[in-house]
Amino acid sequence: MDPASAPAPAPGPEPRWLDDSERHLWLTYLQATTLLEDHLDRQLQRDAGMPHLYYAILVHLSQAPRRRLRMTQLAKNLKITRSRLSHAAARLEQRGWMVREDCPSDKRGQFAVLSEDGREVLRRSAPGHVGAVRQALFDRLSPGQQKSLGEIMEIIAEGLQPDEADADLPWLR
Amino acid sequence: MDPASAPAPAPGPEPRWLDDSERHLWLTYLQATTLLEDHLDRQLQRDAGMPHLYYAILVHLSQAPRRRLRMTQLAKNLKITRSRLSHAAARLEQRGWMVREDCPSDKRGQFAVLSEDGREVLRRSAPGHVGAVRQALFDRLSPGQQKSLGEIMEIIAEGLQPDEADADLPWLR
DNA sequence: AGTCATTGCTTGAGAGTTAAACTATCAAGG
DNA sequence: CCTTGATAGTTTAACTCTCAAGCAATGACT
Repeated sequence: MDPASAPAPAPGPEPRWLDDSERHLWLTYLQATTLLEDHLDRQLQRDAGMPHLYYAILVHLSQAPRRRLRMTQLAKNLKITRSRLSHAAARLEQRGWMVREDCPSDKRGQFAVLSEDGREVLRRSAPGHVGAVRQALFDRLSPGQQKSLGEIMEIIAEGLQPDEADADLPWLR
Repeated sequence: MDPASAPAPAPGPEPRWLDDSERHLWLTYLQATTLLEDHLDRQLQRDAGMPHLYYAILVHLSQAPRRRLRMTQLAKNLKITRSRLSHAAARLEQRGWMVREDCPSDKRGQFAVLSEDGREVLRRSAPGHVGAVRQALFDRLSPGQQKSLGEIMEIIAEGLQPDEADADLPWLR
């Protein structure tokens, strides 16, 4: 079956355009997400001396079992590329906030491990950051809106995951 | 209901921590927005040879009265810094997709003007991009969810506008 | 005319990101 | 053993973004 049963010669040359309300929603989405990301980036840079991503990395490590995660797993959790994580890890290691340890069972593997200094910097900066998130987001949305936002973001994320079902079993046809 | 289970004395040093559902919403928000932004960035880089921001710049210009906007106004529309726009404009000008023209009434001013090549590259890449946005966002959300998302994003953006919200200056006066 | 703060925009350097290439290891078969 | 192909992670170079500093024109005030 064709994905689109259009009588066009080329693969669907004219997609449905965005109508006014869709265009407005999309514009607002872009503005809000840029504003929020920039706001938090600045807040963290100012108060903790690191960009948002680095903070997120430390948080994820701090919540992991022995405060350690394999690089690839960490990248997956954060939805970033391994390359990006690799660079960030180098920086974080330079600052003494994490270390990389060899994985005994797989010599290719590396564990990213939150250091004591890393825990400390998190302890110091977490309250301010949580405050910023709360002030920018949670304090402004009703419980119902929070629920909606959660469902919506879940749907968006779901649609963009490198499909695990296929990715896990590419050799099955 | 007990939003804050800790007997926090005041909104001073210890901010209300995020509870489980808030933490989950925040995590999902971050993942969804990164996934979507990365997805569109890649889509545009692949199909149009430019990052999402550059595309957004061209779109805004194409919708402006004589396909031109003052730099500062354009930066405000896009919620980015003038510096960032300046660098991007240099790139776009290099590629021949826009030009800068002096403002006759204010010799400091510059107009960013969409060039004919710029219109052309937009014409070519817009359908694919709109398709990507539709597929990732609009096709997955019910009308009600779209309405909710619009309201929510409006609220978030409103709270972060640097302009009118100078309400937070308790240290002054 | 002369100062002086402000506005509009650009620049340079350093930090961060990206895609693609690269090293090393693993695992399955021959 | 020795291939072959996948996986784990890093690295390179090109690009983009940020921040702070800079310059020139403007406007207000003298």
